[in-house]
Amino acid sequence: EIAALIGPGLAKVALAGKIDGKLVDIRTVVEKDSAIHIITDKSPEANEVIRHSAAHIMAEAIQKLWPEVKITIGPVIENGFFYDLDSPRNFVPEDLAKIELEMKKIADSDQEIKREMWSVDKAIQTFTKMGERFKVEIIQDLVKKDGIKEVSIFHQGNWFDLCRGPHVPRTSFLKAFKLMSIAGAYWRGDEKNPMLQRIYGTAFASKKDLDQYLLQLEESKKRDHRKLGKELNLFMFHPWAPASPFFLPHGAILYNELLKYIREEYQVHGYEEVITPQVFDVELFKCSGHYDNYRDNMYFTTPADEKADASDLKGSSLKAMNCPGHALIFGNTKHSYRDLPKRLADFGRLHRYERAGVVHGLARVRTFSQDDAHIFCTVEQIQGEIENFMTMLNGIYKTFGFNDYKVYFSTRPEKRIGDDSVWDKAEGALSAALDKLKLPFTVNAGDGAFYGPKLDIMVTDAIGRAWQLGTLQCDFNMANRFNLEYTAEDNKGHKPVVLHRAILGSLERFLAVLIEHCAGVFPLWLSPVQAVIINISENQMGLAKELHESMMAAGLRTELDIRNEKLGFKIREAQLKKVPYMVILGDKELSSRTLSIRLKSGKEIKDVAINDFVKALSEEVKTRAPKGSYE
RNA sequence: GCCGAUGUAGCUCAAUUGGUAGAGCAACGCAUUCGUAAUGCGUAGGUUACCGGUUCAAUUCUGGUCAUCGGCUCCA
Repeated sequence: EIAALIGPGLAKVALAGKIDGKLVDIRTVVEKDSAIHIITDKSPEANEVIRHSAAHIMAEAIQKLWPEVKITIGPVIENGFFYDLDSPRNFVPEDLAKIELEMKKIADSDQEIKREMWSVDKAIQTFTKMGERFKVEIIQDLVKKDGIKEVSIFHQGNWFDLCRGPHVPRTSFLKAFKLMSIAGAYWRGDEKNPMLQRIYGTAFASKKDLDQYLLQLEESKKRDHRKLGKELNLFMFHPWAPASPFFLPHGAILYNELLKYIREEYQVHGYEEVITPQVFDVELFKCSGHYDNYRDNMYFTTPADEKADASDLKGSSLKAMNCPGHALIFGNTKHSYRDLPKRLADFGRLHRYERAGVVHGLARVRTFSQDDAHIFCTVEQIQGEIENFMTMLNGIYKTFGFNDYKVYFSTRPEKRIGDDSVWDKAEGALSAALDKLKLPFTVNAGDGAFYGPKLDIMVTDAIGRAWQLGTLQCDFNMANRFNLEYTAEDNKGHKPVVLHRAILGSLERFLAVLIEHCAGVFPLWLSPVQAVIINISENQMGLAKELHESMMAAGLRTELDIRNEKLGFKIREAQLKKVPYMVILGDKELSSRTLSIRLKSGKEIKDVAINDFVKALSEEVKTRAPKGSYE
């Protein structure tokens, strides 16, 4: 009605509304003076409403096709929606097309979507009669939790569902939707509950938006680090070491360049690198508390003459984290307050037993190393350390072209060690530091590590996806566990705070993100092959070899392609390998002793003096330039 | 771990209702010495992931194992 007052055209396209910033159904009655927005298919909020309605229409379509299917919940998610279904029959991919067709019929029938308020009793009775036991459970929980007396029910034709809304006014508002996939999901996300079948779909205000989204999915697929890793010979896997990457020569170059870079940054920011053992007596992890809290993810070895007792293992364990080892280093000597903060860095290899279903390319593996460091400091120093950390992080992310990141602050979880007073102190120090730095952040209540609150840094990649990379975790418990102390001005022993921090996170995972971020086109300093020298005929063989030698001497990773192949063929191969620079040598170059450079982009640069070229590339590598010298 | 799917040459993929596997690229050989994304011809390459079952006969049907993929749960 309000939209109609503004204009009949607006009333026609109105999908939903916003009252004082809250998304509401178009049928909501405005009860007091409020700021009203009319949501149309042009509004950014439109997709949310459309997807929610699409979920309902999908559920109706499914129940039309298979009446025995019971429905549970069907929310909107970031890029679409899903509905969780309790079905005796397993859905197969071919069903998706069938369901879509049925959905189209419902959309085309242009039914009005109506909202009704039912008493709790009526709702429970109705859904019980229908055998929709999950709906009944939801309502009963709502009553228990919020003490509600009424629930809202949305109708389209004869079909209806318990739902908070909002929804589009008519089914014909759904013009662009697609069902994406079938998956399993636990009822209420709890693995002890029965497994339901989930159908994912997406919907947009227009066909154009949907197509664009599908195109972006294709683009993500092309960038998949597992695919690129194979194509570019970066890494491989083998069934005899599941979820454990083998870095091939070119992948190892990437890995080592990352290490080199981080080591340089450590130098600048006052870190000291240490090297610690791989295998420890289980006692270490009993002492740190990991044995009690993290045992399921750890690898244990038991001496052959001892029988393993699952409840109290003896013997050794592969390290799954560096911190306990660093605690031993810190505890090995006396420390003055003047020596703090003490920053110990470690690229030690870690082994974590990840469950079979969770591993994913390089992003989630069973053996990896981190750009891990532990800072032993006083409570007063926390703030300065966070500043130091954020400065370092900002510089490093910029180098990789991650210019956009967000900070999340996670507070005490349910399962934790340490007194609440200790937690108050830790959380207070972190949020004070963030405020001082004027860093905007989001609070994730209850998401902290068991030993302390933490900051997580999420970066956005080139195609807009978010990844968690950096982390800084405050730990007031480790000093107690290992009885760590420093001597303060009062000549008494005090417990240091320990900050666990990483900027790249796991190097393996970071490589996965980086590969997808740059689609396999690395900046020169990371490129496994930085330049390839291509001769046109045997004539230029001498110059080619000479140039190759001087480039290698300048520290540039250069390949010499003097195979008896056509120029076009060699260029194509270099192009597919994403080599940044191709140096083409023909008779012209031979007589002038200059170079013809071809960039990945296809751009050709003629008459380049050899010295200038080598200098330009060396400089580009040295500065870790994100852009090429000739672009 | 749970739900579902997949596994054929180094890679990307074929193989009608069960009748013991084929192509392109890569590799190798020969010819070709070529100007900015594929020169031509030829050769070789397979216990169809692995272990069982059904059958005269299994890549195909079936049971199990392993791995991978899409999700869920988990992620110090």
